[in-house]
Amino acid sequence: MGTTQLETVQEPKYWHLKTVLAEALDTDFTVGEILPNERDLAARFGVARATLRQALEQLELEGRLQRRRGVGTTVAPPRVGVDVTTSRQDWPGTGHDAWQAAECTVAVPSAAVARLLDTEADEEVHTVRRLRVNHGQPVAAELLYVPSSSVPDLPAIEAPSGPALARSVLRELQRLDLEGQDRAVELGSAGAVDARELDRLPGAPVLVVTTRYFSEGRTAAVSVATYRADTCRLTFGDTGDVEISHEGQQRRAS
Amino acid sequence: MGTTQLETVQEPKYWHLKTVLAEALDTDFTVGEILPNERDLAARFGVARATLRQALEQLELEGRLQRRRGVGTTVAPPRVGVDVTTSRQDWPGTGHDAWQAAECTVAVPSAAVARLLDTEADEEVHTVRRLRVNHGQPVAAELLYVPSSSVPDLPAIEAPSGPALARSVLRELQRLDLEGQDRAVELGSAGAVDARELDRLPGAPVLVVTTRYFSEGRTAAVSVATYRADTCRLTFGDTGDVEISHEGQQRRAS
DNA sequence: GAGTGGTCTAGACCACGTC
DNA sequence: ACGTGGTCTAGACCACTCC
Repeated sequence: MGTTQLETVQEPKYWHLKTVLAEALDTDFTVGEILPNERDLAARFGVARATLRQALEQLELEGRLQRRRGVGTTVAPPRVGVDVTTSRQDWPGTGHDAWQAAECTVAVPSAAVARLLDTEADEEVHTVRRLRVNHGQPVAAELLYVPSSSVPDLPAIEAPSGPALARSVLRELQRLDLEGQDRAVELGSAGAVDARELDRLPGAPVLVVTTRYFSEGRTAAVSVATYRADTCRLTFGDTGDVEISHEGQQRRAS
Repeated sequence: MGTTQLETVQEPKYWHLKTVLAEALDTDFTVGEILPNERDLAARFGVARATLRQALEQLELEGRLQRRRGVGTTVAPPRVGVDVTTSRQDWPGTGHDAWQAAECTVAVPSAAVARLLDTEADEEVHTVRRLRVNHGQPVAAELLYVPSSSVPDLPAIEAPSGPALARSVLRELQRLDLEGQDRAVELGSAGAVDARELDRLPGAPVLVVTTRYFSEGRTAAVSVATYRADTCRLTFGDTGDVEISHEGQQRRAS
């Protein structure tokens, strides 16, 4: 029978470490509790700090840990379900949703957004910046692009800037009737600006939700929202308050 | 006026590197082209290999690079849009979709899944494993959980195992009428099994799509699908063939 | 066997939050 | 000032692919 394939197929240390830590988190720690610092943990497990950090990074990616420079590593609460559906006939900003602190400028969007909007490459559009807050924590930063043609009745004279303009744009938008929207979700990493607003470091993983709003047979607006991937679970429907634990991410062969 | 805040706010090396590389990718490389190896690149930029790797990891996370051990680093094609909507009245497995190679066992699901299914903690359910293939590449691995009560007419005698059973379960499922579904998307990391099927290393970032299928006022099935986060953009609607480039991920202050 | 990316080490220094 | 996590280095060895 030649060599017996040991089950010890050379599992990387950091992977094993991650598993051990994950179990420890379930049994010995409570949400919010702070872990020993990285140097101590590394020593305790007999590995280099870099190796330990690789395990911690994974756990943070999976939303189980939260690390803050100068503070420490804490056990993260379960991800919050964030509803990403705008009940079919609602423009963004309608009703009681948790978007706030709008800002607005007029600028030329990136080529990618211009393509989605179907505008000229150098055409300026209204660009509304908003922050979505949940339980007091920022969960998403959004950039909403609105071509002038979608809001023709905007008071052109003495265009207010900043929050006032933002509100005007949103108000005008809501006068159009929304015929539909489509959405895409992909993984990205936070740019410097988003990172600051989301209280994360640049490069932090985010879920980028791109939405096109259709009205009168054309694309009336495009929204690019970046959600904190560590703390958010995007929901489409009414799963928002259902608890989905971490177990689903690690499975064994059947 | 005190100190003038230099714009050189101590941007990390790997971050700057990433930016430089990203530009190089846009201008000097074509999709599929292989980059110089990591040792050469590191030397060329005058940084340690670990630092270079940090930059490459980011770019891979953003879907711009593809790295394979023993082979090299290549420029990745744009992410493929993968439609995640099952046209409202379709059970999974219906029609011409790209799922294949079904496998099926009977097992006790994780506590999290049992909760979603609303079954007893130790109740066995049919567990169908499928792979979703797109353009010849595996893009997602799914585990579909179906309580026996959802498929009462399954031929109990001499239960076929494997693919045959899987097909039977799916066929029976499709006889129920689907009343609705809800979906959640979150970031996860691939377990050992999923990683192998998706042709990635364990720990690779994945988008976990959890779907509940409702029929006759109850949860008839639950699907947990893990999509390769590096190569996929999940679409909800008909954005599938629209090109969304990488520019949307990096933005500057307005 | 040669060459690639993946893992790991043992250090150093920096940026940040807190006291 | 101190302790934390974040960045960076210069090596070493391993696992994998391809020839």
